[in-house]
Amino acid sequence: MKLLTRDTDYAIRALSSMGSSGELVTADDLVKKTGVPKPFLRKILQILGKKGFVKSYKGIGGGFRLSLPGNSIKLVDVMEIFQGPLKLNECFFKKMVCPNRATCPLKKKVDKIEKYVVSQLEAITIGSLSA
Amino acid sequence: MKLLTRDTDYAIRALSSMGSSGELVTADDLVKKTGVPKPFLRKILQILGKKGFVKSYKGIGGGFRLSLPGNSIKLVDVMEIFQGPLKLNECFFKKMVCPNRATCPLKKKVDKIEKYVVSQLEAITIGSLSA
DNA sequence: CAAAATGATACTAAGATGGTATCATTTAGA
DNA sequence: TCTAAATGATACCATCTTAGTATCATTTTG
Repeated sequence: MKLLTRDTDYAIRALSSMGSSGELVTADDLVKKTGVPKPFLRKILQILGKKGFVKSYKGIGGGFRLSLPGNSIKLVDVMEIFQGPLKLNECFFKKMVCPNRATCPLKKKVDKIEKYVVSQLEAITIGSLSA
Repeated sequence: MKLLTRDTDYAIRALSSMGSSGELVTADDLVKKTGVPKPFLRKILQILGKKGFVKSYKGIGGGFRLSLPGNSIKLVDVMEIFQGPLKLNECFFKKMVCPNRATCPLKKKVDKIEKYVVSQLEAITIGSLSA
């Protein structure tokens, strides 16, 4: 099981490669820094732009820049964009109910695990990865 | 993100539907109890048989039975059969390395999360779901 | 106006997931 | 011994997700 898809992975690489210097970085620069295939990276950058994580500038001399300080971009928010909300217990014992209970006893346990995972991921920021 | 695939889900339903009474249960019985499509359930039962979780008996009056007490069948072992080993950090920042470090700072954090998740899953047994 | 950059959007290949279908084998019992 | 009821083995298939490509439009600077 993967915690992060490749989209997310690439997005994180891109975001942390932008740094907090405030300089513009082009997609080509980011391709060199991250090793991500260009068309795919461009698509990811466009999504990050729409979601407000980066600000983009067209034309010669243009590029991308973080629109927030790296320390205020949470990993879990980036994940959510590309993977949807973290729901570990999705689909579990769906319509069926456990044989001996009205509510699934496993759900509670999985919920507890999920809460922990989310809380840990909340604490990870882009900034904390490049510091 | 799903913690468990449908295979695993169905396998757990089947195992916990067998109970610990020691009686034989046929695939047809389990279909009724679990709502899983029969051919798929049969495939899953065969895998559980090969892996030693259930013992099977052919012919009229045959069926399946847990080969271990429910309390000694761990959820994480069932997961491993159908989903492979739990590796949350698989593929993460694969060949690439984070810009400012030789080792990926995220890997450590994900490893920590993974350890917790595994430890929690280790504690969940089939028996604990139907008790 | 041209070149360099991003924006928008449609398309595609491969693998994983969630099944189905078929035939072989074993066993109990009339 | 024949038959029905059960599992064993195996091959096949449809859909969805993932990971990516391709193309053209738009904006901006010089």
